[in-house]
Amino acid sequence: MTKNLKPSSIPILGMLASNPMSGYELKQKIEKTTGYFWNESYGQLYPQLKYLSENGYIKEIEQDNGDSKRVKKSYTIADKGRNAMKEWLSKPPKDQALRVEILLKIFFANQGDHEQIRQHIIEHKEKSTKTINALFGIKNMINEQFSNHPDAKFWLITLDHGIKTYQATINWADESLNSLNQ
Amino acid sequence: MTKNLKPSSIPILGMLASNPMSGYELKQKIEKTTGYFWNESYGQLYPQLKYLSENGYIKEIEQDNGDSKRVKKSYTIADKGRNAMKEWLSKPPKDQALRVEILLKIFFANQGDHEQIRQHIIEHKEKSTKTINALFGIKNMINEQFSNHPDAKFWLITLDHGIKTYQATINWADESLNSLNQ
DNA sequence: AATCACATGTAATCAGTTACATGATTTA
DNA sequence: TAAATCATGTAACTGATTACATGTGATT
Repeated sequence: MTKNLKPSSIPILGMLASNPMSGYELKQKIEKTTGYFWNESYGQLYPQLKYLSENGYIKEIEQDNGDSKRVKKSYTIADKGRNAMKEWLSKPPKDQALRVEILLKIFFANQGDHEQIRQHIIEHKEKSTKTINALFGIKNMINEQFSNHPDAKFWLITLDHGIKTYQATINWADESLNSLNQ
Repeated sequence: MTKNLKPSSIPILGMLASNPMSGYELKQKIEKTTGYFWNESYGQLYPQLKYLSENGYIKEIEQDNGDSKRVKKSYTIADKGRNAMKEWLSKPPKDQALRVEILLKIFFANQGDHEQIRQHIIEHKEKSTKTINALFGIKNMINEQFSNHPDAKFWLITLDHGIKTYQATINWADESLNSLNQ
């Protein structure tokens, strides 16, 4: 029985499986690849790297830092980490409870100012539009530069989830604003 | 300056504004009305009721429990609570970081068994279908029984968000499964 | 010379879930 | 009379964010 890893260790293992990296590089990588559906803070990242390393899931790479006095530790995945990752992948995702603040505001909208609620919806739509544009940007980039990458198919599927749900949100915002005008 | 309440106190204030209730009743009410986008556990509910009551946001209702030996405390909202609610409603919702486990599994799918990932998507679709059906049920119920309720319009807007995004997820699942067949 | 990006890490705090503990009342 | 539901609450644990602390190296 492998001890259950905490969620934050998954992207670490997943990323290190293809490229050895430092904590700082991991943070950046996670941000720009899974950032629209999963992020990590340094406060989780560094302690987790320590834990994973001490328990044999990953290992620190010996490296020649040359003349540099800057500290930089790179890690790579170990067999135990690869197996833990496989085990995690095989288990069905647990549906974590969501908490959508804007819906709570709308639900109780009658206790406040209607015009302000309209504004919240407008801003929410604007944010969604920006996000969806960013997602289209990434999608194009993958199609242009990484279409042969063995993982490209899966990246596009995750992107498509974002595109479809944000588009649904944009449509919802439009319809809601209409219905509030009546 | 009103001290910032924690998110868990919002549905309490919001619900108590229209009907005095006990903690147990609040839990049920929240579950069946906002449950598809916001929930509370007893471990938050009871301590929060205590806090809100001790700090004047809500007040306990004196009540005649008759012959009953059962403990039951009911609360109603106070002016301070109503104001805190208005203040909260006026502030733009903060976009909390989401973490969608199934997308993380898909993102790293190449490190595991493809057929298992397909299964995760199939199950995810089935869950979404069940949820969307439940949402349609609530929508019909509101239209039939509460169409004159002053809040009905807002309830329907929140429901519609769920319906649209779950439908987007179902479509996404179908397309993803197709693309994985190639 | 200042600012930005690189780089690692910890401490304080926060917000939440789950399991536990207890007992009353109703229903099958 | 057993089980389900009503009812309140706490303790232990978990997982995360934010702010802090520190320093190097590159760029403007």
